[in-house]
Amino acid sequence: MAEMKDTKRDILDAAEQLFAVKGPHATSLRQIIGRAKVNLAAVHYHFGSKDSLLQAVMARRLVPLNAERLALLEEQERKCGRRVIPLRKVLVALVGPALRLSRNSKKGGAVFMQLLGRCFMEPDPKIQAMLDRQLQEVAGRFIPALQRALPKLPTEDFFWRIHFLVGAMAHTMADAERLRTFSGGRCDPDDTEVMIDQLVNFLTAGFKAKSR
Amino acid sequence: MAEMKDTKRDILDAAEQLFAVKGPHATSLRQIIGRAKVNLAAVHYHFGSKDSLLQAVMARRLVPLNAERLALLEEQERKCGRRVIPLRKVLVALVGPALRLSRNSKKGGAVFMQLLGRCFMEPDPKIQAMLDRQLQEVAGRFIPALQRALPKLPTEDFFWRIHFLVGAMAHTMADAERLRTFSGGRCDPDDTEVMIDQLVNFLTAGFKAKSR
DNA sequence: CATTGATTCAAACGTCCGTTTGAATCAGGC
DNA sequence: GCCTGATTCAAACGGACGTTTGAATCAATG
Repeated sequence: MAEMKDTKRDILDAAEQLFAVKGPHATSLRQIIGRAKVNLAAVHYHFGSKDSLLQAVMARRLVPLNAERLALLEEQERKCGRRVIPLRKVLVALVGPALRLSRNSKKGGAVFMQLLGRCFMEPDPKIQAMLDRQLQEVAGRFIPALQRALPKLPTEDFFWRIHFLVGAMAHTMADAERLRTFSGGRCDPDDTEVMIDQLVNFLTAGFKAKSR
Repeated sequence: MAEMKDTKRDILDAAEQLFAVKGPHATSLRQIIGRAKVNLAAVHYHFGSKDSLLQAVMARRLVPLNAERLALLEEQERKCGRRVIPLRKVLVALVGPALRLSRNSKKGGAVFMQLLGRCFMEPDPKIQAMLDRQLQEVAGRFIPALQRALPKLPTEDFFWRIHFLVGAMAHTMADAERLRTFSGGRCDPDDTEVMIDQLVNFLTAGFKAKSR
């Protein structure tokens, strides 16, 4: 990574910031190159197109993030041996790394989290396809783990609750800041560990609700 | 309402449809007037600007929707007299009318629901301000009711869970269709009553989780 | 029928967009 | 010093955008 040219990284940083705050669709290449202080053509020289730039922005952080998720899940599998991984542990492995990004990255972490949340909500089929591609492996490993942790839950209920999980997580990533003002300062979205606790707590209870 | 000119209503219908499917930002006035089969200038003649058009699209359905929510809440208050309204009843009054819009409106219902979910996720401050204005009264009445239904829940936890509720609800409104393919056809987002049940069920359990 | 105000229309406005081009600049190997 | 390939640059491309304009059309009134 250290050999990445300044121009390329400057573009990624500026694009990440602006995509996250204004949304990919509402951000122009000219705004990006203005912030990155590079030439307009540099974007197409290094990335090819605006779409590919977004893809690169996402992949830069999503690849290690998903690797961390899978590693945490495998660690739990090792710990539990033949036994089933408790629901809470699976959820922590899934949402923890994403929410924690806001702290442990020097910068850009909170910003990227917001972007990831936004991409979940973007109607643009190009963006959706990109996300699906990035999340395919994670979904393929976590869904069976979740299902094993909830053996008595009917499949239909299970998928509904996955859907609600995605909504709560995406909204929390995209707009945690809104909670500060909305709660009159009583909640602090910068305290990531509290955030993870609150979300996992809420989701665990939701998943364990008896079906009707 | 019956006296609304065809042109005005045609524009609202076309705009609602396109805003919902592609997102307000990615929809151009020229696409709207193409679908509505009216002249481009008619939009500015009747609505003034693209922003005002979106506002009008939202208000047309959001005003009666919010009125229904408040009416349902007041009905519960009457029924319960001095007692506290059960959590589940409050949640049904809040999310039921929104989710049910997809059925009981001749057309445009499901479409508008999707648009409402999208607007929740839109970064554009103009759209956010518009939503806040529309939802102020509803929030002011429902939050105290929720708080009364959860007297033992610490305020901080309470606001976190409201945040999760908004995320799950918005995602369900904006992208219920995704659940069909994702669940391999096992869930049917068109069955609104099941959808309401599933969501209320999940949220009720989440809200009642003991705090840590 | 003439007049008036409301509505529709085709055409254009200026601006910003993503992308392309071709020349200028820079680096390192011969 | 010169060549070569990689990078940067200013400038322009065609197209789409939201908005404005001014004339044409329509409906109703006196």
